[in-house]
Amino acid sequence: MPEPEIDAPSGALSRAKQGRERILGAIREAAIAEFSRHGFKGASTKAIAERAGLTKPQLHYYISSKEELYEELLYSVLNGWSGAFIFDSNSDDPKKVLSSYVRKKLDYALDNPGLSRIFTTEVLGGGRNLGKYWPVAVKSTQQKVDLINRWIAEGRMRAVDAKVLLMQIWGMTQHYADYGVQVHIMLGLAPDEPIDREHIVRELTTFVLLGCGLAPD
Amino acid sequence: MPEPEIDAPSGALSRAKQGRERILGAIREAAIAEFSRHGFKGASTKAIAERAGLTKPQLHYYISSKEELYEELLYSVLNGWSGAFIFDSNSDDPKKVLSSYVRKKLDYALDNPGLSRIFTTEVLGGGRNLGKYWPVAVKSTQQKVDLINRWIAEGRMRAVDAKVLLMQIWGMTQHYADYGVQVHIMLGLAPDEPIDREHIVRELTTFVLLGCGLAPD
Amino acid sequence: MPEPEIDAPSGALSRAKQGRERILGAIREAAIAEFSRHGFKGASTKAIAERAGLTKPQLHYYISSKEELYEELLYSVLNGWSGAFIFDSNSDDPKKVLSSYVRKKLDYALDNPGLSRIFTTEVLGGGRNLGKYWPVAVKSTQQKVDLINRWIAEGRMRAVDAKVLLMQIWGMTQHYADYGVQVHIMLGLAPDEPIDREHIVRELTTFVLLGCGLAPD
Amino acid sequence: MPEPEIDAPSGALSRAKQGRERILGAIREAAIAEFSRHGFKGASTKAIAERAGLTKPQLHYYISSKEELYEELLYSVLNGWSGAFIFDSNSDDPKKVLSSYVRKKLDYALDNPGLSRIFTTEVLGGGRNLGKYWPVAVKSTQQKVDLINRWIAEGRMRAVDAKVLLMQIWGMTQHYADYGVQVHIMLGLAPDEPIDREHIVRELTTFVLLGCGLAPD
DNA sequence: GATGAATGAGGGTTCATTCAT
DNA sequence: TATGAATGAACCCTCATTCAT
Repeated sequence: MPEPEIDAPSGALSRAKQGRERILGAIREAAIAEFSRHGFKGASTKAIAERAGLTKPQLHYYISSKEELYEELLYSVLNGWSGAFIFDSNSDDPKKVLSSYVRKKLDYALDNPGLSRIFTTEVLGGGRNLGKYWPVAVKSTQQKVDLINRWIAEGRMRAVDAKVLLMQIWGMTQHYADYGVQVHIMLGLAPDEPIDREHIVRELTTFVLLGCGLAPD
Repeated sequence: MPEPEIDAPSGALSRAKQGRERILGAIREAAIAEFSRHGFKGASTKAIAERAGLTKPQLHYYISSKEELYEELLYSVLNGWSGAFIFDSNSDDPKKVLSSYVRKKLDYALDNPGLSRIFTTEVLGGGRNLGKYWPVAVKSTQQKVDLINRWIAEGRMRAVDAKVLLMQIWGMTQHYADYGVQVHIMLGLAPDEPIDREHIVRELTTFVLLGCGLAPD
Repeated sequence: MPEPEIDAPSGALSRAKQGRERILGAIREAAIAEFSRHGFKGASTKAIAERAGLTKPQLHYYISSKEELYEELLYSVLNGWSGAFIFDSNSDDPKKVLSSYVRKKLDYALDNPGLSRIFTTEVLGGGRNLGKYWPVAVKSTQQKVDLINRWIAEGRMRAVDAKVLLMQIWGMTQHYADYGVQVHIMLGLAPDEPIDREHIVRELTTFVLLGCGLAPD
Repeated sequence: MPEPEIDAPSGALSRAKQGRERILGAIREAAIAEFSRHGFKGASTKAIAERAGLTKPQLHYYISSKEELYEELLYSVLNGWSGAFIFDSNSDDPKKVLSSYVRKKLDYALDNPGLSRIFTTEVLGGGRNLGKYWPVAVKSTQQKVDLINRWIAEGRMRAVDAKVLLMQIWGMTQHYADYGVQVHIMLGLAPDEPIDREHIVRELTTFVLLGCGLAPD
């Protein structure tokens, strides 16, 4: 049992609450690991419980159902994305905006591979839980499309199909989460060795900018 | 029901065999649908059987086990890929070779979205069945990398990281299989409406060639 | 397909009938092997069919049910026994009668180990199919007991408990069928190497006669 | 319900544990009953569960698999035997040693008929689980054989084939477990009426000693 | 006669969840 | 809170048998 920290900076949590938070965190991590590997149907609460160091009844003390746990994680991805994957509104420079977008999307994939993969399993499974998400995503995409189309109309970038461009960026960045195993093997890395993020970002950004007819720096 | 061919000396199947072939085909399709949606663990033989119009014991008359059925499909993807995703050896023109590669990779994803997704679920699940595949894939990739590097050394294309380039192509094309649902929604298509493949190919090829510092036609 | 023998001694069988007989023999052998190893419940018709070189539906063309096949074999043991294990009525010499009995009982076990074991599995399983057999066996035993008791009364052999004596002979001889595997290992024989029957008979007979207070030859 | 012992420092089981022990005992008994009747393949976990007063999933809460349960019981026989069936090393008197051996072997058969029968079903089935046991049994037998042969060389008993003698004792004693049903019927006993053990031991011992050329007391 | 196919029951096992304690 | 136990459904698969052909 860890010692209670005397002056917890972010508000004094009771020991019990700390324990509860820690356990909830362990459950979250375990659930991400299992759902991202096997999808909703294929994941088992037993495996989640064991990974979190709990018994199955203990797990059900903290969560109410497998489905709710899954949806919580799924919504957590969606919320993370809706916050992160917006075009930087402080700039109107295609190069800057696109570079920043690529970087943020890749960062999310590399920082949250498990959550990213859960979204992928959901889409693979038909996206039945995404009914409410699609309109949001479509709207958010449309805003980006409109901006890109304006840039194109203003002659500031090549006349690409904006939607296709966004999907290509999505595909390339998501790949580093979904296909992490393959990426590591192809790059000759050990399974837990981190990839050279800056290198990837550089390659990716240059590739995208050139693909858009923009001269990288 | 297919027309009986009058004098097909070797192709003539007895009606029984025709039935068997048809059922095996239905099982294959059903298995692809279920495995690609839910992965190996999440897919149920009951669902596969029902989708194929069979009862569960009937299914086991045609297959020997869930695992074998899955592995058969998985190996079918791997074999399909090892045949399809090679650089065209008849040409040494980067533009031609890369364009052709992109086209083939995309064609496979669009023509076999289910099989493609099965591979994705396998990778998501950790790739435990891919032990024998990785060396083949690595070797095949290395050959492509070597060729690209030669082109770069000869000043015939931009100095990209060849491995990263190949992964980006993989990510972009695989996206049309794995994220088919999202692609349709983003493009405003009905779920079973086919996408405009030629348009995608054009956009994608141009994007890739420009990204490689090559002038598209 | 074997040639039909020209002058079949026991009546000319049509080729079909010969085939039928041969198949029935194969089924019988296969059934003995499976039932003797696994008992009635544990034996599977699939294994019997395969061992006989048939498919399951083919098997059912020749037999009507697993149960009937089993009972047929079981009754075949019972009939064999009721014929074989009677005291030689041509003699009234304890030594001769007992020696002959031991020899016949052992011969049966060694010549029909499979059938012998089927009876053992039946007894182990509770003997539910032996309802009609017990009275016969009891009566047959009683006759032997009466004879032995007469011999004892006449002072021609030691005062043994005749029933126990008979059970001991049963146990010792049956052992060579039921525990065939162990017998081979203990005697250092290969699994299919025949045991030295004459040696066993000699040891066994001497042992029994001495145990009955009779001087062996 | 057993009385709670007041101060039993190490023997005090919580009520829960008592319940668990009781259930495990019931499972053991039920498994012995079913396996000894039908062998490994023929026994069903459903029957075991019902006999133990459990449902099938409940049973799996206490055991991990049918196979493991079976092997546990089988090894329990083997261990029991390796402990029990040794020649009394405190004596060098053939009569005493053999008598004691017969008695112990018979006692085990009568006290543990179910376990004894499980071994028999295993041998009947081919003894595939006994690979590790045979060497032990052979060695243990060889020690007995050596001793008997010494006795014979010293002229202290008749020149029997020691291995055959041991098999005969095995067969006669094992008979009371394997053929319990028949024994009861032959002796005119009700199915659950105990047999007169002392009588059997006396008959058996006298029989064996005389058979070995030794004068019983 | 013999084959592919079908069927309904049951095999052993694991599932997510709930209930006492 | 946390644990052992229970529950009913569902898991994958095999069973003995029957039915067309």
